[in-house]
Amino acid sequence: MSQRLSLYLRQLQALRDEGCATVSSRQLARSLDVSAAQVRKDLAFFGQFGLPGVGYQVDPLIARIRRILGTHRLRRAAIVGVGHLGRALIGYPGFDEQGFRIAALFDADPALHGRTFGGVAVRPVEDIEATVARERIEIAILAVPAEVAQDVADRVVRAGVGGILNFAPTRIVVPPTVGLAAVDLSIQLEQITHQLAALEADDDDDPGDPRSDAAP
Amino acid sequence: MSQRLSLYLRQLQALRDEGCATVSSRQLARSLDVSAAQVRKDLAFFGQFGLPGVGYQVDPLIARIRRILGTHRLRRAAIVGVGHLGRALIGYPGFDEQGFRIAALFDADPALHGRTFGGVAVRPVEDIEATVARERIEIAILAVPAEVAQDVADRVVRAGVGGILNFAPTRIVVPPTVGLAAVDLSIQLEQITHQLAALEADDDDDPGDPRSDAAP
DNA sequence: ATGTGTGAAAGGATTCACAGCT
DNA sequence: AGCTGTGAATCCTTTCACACAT
Repeated sequence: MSQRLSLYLRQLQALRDEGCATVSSRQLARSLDVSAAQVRKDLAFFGQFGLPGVGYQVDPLIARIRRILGTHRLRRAAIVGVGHLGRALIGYPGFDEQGFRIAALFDADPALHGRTFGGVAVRPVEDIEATVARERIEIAILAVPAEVAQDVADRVVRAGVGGILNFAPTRIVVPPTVGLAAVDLSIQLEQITHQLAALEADDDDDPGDPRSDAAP
Repeated sequence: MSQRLSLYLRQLQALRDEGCATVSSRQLARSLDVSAAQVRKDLAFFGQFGLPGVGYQVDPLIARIRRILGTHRLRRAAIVGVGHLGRALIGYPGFDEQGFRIAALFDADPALHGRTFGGVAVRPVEDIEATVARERIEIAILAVPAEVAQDVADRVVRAGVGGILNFAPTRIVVPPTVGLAAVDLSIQLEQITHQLAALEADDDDDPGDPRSDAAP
């Protein structure tokens, strides 16, 4: 459900930039694909916020959601792995906008040590413990090969980060006190081919098959 | 739910590589964080597959899931946008393994036209229609700036792709017949800070707050 | 009039528990 | 004995509908 909070936040920020001061649950629901009732239930869960007959005040609601999502203050993150993916993440515009600051970069390749990207110098992975403490890093973003992902995860956890965003195509395990999110590209692509396959099953009708996925 | 099918598939492939010929729902559930009953329900939905007293045969089950997910045959994909993110995706090892082939690259920057990455030449975006048809591209992966994402999406849809994987940090809309999946990095990061914020609320106990998220 | 907040109803998903097969 | 397939029960999420506030 907190995913929907992020969506609301984006929409509210867009509305604010257009100069809207208030918004109704119906407006907010339109264009996001959720119901107005859903919006009200979600927002009401954190306390009263709407004005009956008027709607929600955009600015206070943005502030409230950012507080709930924990982005009301700046969050310092490190990227481990400065290959193409790491460099793509450094330049990602959404981070700054949403209150994230890339404050450290790490890579195993000595050729990269000392080079800077986006004004941040690349350090060896051996420096993770010291740098995470000194720079007050709260989040580690793993853009490393699958083979070393668990090792790196263990290391950043020891160093004291509170959360990990994992891009390596492998499951990693962390203590329950550490937040974890993962982006698995193969799963996303299979989501799409799954839809393609369902359509194909409709086309070349094949009643001999035991049971079709798209049937019920 | 089809996300879980992808997870089962990964686990089954790992088991096969270890030489296992059969697997029980309990084994499969262990290490993935789902219940054994969940595994059985999911697999039974597509027909009978297990042998009571034995379990599931690994190889036939892999074949069956790949068919359901639509990766039983090779799927040809194009990447639009050959910046850092696009290049990271070209080298992503999971694509080959799971039956995807990057068969075309497009970019708006003329300086890139004709350069090859992973053996594939970069073409101008104006060539999308012709190339998608000629190369029988089924999936478009958008690694472009948010400002042009919708335009590019419209173009690849016109060109006839069946599905889109969107990395641009913006919602795009496509006809209902076109599959769509999106990777929004900010949402993933906010997922993590949300967990951080919940823990912080526990620490510095703040009973003055109307209602805490982590309370119930 | 217009729009929130919220119980009640509906709908899905997950787990339980066990009959039946090997 | 061991394990699947599946109805029943449970839990969680979403929608409905309306009293109430501005």
